[in-house]
Amino acid sequence: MKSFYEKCYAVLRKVPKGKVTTYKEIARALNSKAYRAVGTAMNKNPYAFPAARGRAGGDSLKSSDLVPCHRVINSNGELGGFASGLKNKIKLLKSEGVEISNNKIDLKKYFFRLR
DNA sequence: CTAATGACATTTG
DNA sequence: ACAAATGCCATTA
Repeated sequence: MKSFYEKCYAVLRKVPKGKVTTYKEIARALNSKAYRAVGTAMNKNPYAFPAARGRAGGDSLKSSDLVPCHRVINSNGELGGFASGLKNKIKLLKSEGVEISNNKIDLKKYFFRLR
């Protein structure tokens, strides 16, 4: 049986490059209100991007299995946190074309609606 | 089983 | 607008 965390990852994988979603939205997609637990899931994310972990390739995970945890932000448009450093999160997002102004993201432009 | 922990969200001062 | 307090849920010790 799939754990709650794995469900989070499954949903998050739908978010395309250049878009972002929120912890709350993921919880809602799972018909739940456990956005707090979603944050924990991202923190423990075993499928993190190699680039996000500050290391080049070398792992055996397929890109289709990777979870874009850097595309998850707070519901108010702020960045939230990141296991391997918030700065890395910013860098990844910008490299995907997401504009970040004043440590915030315009949800009207970049929010990807689930479900 | 009970208590503690977070990459959150909302309400209140 | 900002900071603190409260509520929240799955996971882990």
